Amino acid sequence: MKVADLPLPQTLKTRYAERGIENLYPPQEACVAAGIFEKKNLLCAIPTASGKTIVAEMVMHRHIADGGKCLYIVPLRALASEKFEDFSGKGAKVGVATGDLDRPDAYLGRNDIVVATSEKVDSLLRNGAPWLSKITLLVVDECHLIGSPDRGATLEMVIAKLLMKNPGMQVIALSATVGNPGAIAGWLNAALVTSEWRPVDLREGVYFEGAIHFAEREDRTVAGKSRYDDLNLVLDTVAEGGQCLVFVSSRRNAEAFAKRAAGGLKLSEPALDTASAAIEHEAQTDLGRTLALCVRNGAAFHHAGLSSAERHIVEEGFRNGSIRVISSTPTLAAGLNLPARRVVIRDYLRFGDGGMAPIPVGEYKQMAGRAGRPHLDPYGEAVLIAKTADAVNDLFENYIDAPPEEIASQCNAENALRSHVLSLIATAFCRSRPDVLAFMDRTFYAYEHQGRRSTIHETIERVIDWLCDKEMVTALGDRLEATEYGTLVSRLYIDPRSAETIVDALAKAPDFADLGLLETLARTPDMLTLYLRKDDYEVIYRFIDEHIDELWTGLPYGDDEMQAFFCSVKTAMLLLNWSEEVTEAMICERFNVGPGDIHNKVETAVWLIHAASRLASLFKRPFAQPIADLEIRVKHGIKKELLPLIKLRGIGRVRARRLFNAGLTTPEELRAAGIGALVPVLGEKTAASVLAQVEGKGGGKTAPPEKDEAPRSRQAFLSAFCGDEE
DNA sequence: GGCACAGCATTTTAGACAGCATGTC
DNA sequence: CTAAAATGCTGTGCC
Repeated sequence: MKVADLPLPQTLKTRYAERGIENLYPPQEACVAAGIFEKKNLLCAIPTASGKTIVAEMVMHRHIADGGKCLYIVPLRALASEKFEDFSGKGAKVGVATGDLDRPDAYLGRNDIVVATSEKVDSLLRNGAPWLSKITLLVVDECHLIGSPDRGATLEMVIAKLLMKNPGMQVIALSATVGNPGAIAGWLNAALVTSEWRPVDLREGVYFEGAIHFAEREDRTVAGKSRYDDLNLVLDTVAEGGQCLVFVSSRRNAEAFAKRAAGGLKLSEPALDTASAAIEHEAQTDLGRTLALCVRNGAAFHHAGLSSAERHIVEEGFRNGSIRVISSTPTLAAGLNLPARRVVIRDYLRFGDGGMAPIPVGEYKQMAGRAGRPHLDPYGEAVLIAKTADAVNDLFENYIDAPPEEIASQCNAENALRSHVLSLIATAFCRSRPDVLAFMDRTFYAYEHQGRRSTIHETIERVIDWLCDKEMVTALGDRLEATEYGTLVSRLYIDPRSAETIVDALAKAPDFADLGLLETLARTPDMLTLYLRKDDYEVIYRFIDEHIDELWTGLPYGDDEMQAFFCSVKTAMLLLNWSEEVTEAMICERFNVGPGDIHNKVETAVWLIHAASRLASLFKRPFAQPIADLEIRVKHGIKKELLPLIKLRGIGRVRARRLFNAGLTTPEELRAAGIGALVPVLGEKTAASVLAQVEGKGGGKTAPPEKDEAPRSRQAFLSAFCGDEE
């Protein structure tokens, strides 16, 4: 089937032709045959890289040509940006909406295609974005994620809400291969296309004692260049001109393997030196220095502790072929499109609740699917490593030949329902108990449990009772209505339990204290706390003792409660360090985290502090202002004294501190000092722009993020935080 | 006394969504 | 349903 014959706008056909896309892949033809251009719903469950995105894109352009509007839901922000780039420049107006990339609602609605994360869509629904009712085509990427325990319910609810809101809307769901595609297709009233077809041949095998064993072809011997099996697998592929992805179970393993690979590869190329230098330039941290060292030799590691700059350099280096191997935690498994000729799934056991557990088949398939770069590799290889002869068969049985898991709805979980039921009521999607039950009847959960006994009605009743008890919802007979509090919680998009934790703490707090609030926020279910290490206990205990007046809660009883408390205090300590201008490197060292972790914690904290300030203006007025100040401080990582300066555009953490230390502490003082005094501190260009602002009565702030090069302190390790001497 | 090393004990452990209010080149 | 690997420490044996 030829692209040229499809009912598509000429612009798109031209763009495809330029990229050499002339014929459809077989699964894509099946999608066309399933009636995607006749507004039929579709569930397309085929392997990665077999052209799902293009199927969706073609249908989107068909809709746009007919005056429609498309919403493309993705699970990750990075994916949203990637799809945004993909779809842009092909004749459609494209927009992104994620928590960090946002446009005003009305502006967003002017696009033909909006790419958004599921949570963002949910939030837009809660905040009543009017253009959502104009969506004629919904594309759900990675649709199998409705089975994910933590975020699946949101995706399912968003789909259900949109289906209810826009009855004529076409749905295209794209999914990895799953165990029960028929069930999902049935729920969506969609035609089902499944296929194992891939543009690049995928060979799945198990390595054991010097050779990769395949089911349907000869073993492949791997030269024993080193004493490490995993390294040999990498060197083998690199020698052949390919690249390698190695999936491991922990950050430490990822780093250790990258070092080993760097030693084995010992490459030396200008491109690698450039990338390494770029990382070194960024790096004030041990992690960065280690990474730079690895990259110089052609290897890298990848996990959530990397700063976004470091991640970007590693991904780009791999994409352009200079970095030969990345050892990665699951970050890369589900994220960006970063294929490699050989994928080594080295660790198929991962730590979880109650010990090491084998990763799910679906996750294996996802990682294996990364093997083989279309048009670049002659084939792709996915290799598991067996440690014993017995394991070889087990691995074939449990992964390579195993059927992927079935997807199950996560909508009967009380934790998820609390938030979603509240939003249904707050947005007047549902106005009574029967309404809520009727709505839930349209979910995948209900479809799955047709004619079977289920407990969801009881769960819903319990959740509604809880919401009433906490005064987020009022009930008058069957009629339900959200209170001002409940509406706010729904719009803030925080877990109702988090709201309760915050409101409760605010009510009990005698005086405002930064630490008190931060510890409260770290205790909410919306913030994951840091891991507690053995040596931390004593330090944290002493810290609590010294700061007991600033904490809004005393020592709890019970071991688990105590441990949770220590975790939240530790997390609050990190945030406090950050807002006291402790350097990134120092925080990394003290808390044993990476720059990426700091960023994540800070981002979550800023979101929750904002929520807290809104809740405070409802329940504890006097706290609203100090909370708003803290929000700015945590956002920029500055002490209180820099608050006046940070308001200026172009002034971030570093420059504000430099100005302050130069004796310029307010915009007024900057104006009085004049350009001559500013240039030595800020450089000519920034000085001029800042001066223009203070002379023009100061402007609003949309400052670019600043590089972190704050002054160094001499403290090291968490113990130094208390200023103690052992 | 000092060093090497076996063997036992302790420690550590993945990831990443979300607000708001503005207008835009 | 379910832990494993790396690191730290201690005691022993040997020179």
